[in-house]
Amino acid sequence: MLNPFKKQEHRCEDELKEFNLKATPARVEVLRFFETQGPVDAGEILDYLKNNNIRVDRATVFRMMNDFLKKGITHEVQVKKGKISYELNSKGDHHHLICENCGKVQTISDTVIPQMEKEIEKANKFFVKRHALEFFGLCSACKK
Amino acid sequence: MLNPFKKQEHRCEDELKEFNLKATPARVEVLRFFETQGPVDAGEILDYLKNNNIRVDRATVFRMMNDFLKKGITHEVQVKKGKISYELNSKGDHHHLICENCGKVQTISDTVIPQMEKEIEKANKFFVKRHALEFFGLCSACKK
DNA sequence: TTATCTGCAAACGTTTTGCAATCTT
DNA sequence: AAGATTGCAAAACGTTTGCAGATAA
Repeated sequence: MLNPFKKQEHRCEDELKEFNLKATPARVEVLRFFETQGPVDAGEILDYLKNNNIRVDRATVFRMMNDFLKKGITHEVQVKKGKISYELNSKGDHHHLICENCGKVQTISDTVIPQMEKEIEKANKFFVKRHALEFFGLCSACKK
Repeated sequence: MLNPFKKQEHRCEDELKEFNLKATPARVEVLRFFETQGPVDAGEILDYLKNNNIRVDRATVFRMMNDFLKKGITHEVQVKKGKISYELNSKGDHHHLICENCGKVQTISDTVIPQMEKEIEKANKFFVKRHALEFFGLCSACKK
């Protein structure tokens, strides 16, 4: 019987190869991490790798993120002041609910914005490539 | 007859006084600048002041922006990677069209998002305080 | 006059870079 | 073996801070 853990690892390795990126342990592990996470920043990636006994330098994380960005694997999100967070592209269209108190980020799906983009292209003579919609406020726990 | 230039300057000075902020030349001039601009970053504010023969330190610009933010005069926008832009609150609800080629920022008005916020508050048990919606793409000039 | 505001210089946190050593293929 | 990738240390950026002197009210 197949080990599901192994199976998933192989998927990540294959994905990297498809993008002409060598499947280093750190890259495989980070891809795995992304599958279970919303936007994460360099520090959080670093912590995750440390907890999984993969030792990498900060610079490597940033280089990895820039490579993933170039290849279209991830995109950047600004949900924290002064630092960039990263998120898988394959997660589909959604928006973020960011708690200003505890920092928690929820995601919601949406159908309104794609429609809006069409209107923008007509009315504003602007070609929309991507969008970012963030709602800042208080999550249910912090509201109390 | 009143000098319209002077008149406007007085409006800015009065606004500052209402917020318990001293009407220094730099602050008055920056408020004036904001009235004619979309989101601008610290460097652009500094350049504008220099062109108007008002000499200030970078630190002063950042302190000014933090004061304006605290007083509710301006808010922060993330339209450029890695740096904060600032914009007047009094401009009403709108979104940004950011050209990834030339950096130009247009604004568009909207009615959809406020409706969306109501739905979010119900469905997600999340209290929305503010939102940020940015569209990235190519402006009409750069599209060609 | 007094509290606010400023310049300066130093510090901070995030991100980038050059280079030599190390890995993946 | 060859080229891609990495660690390390240093630098580049944007932003913040402490303090002493300057300014608006």
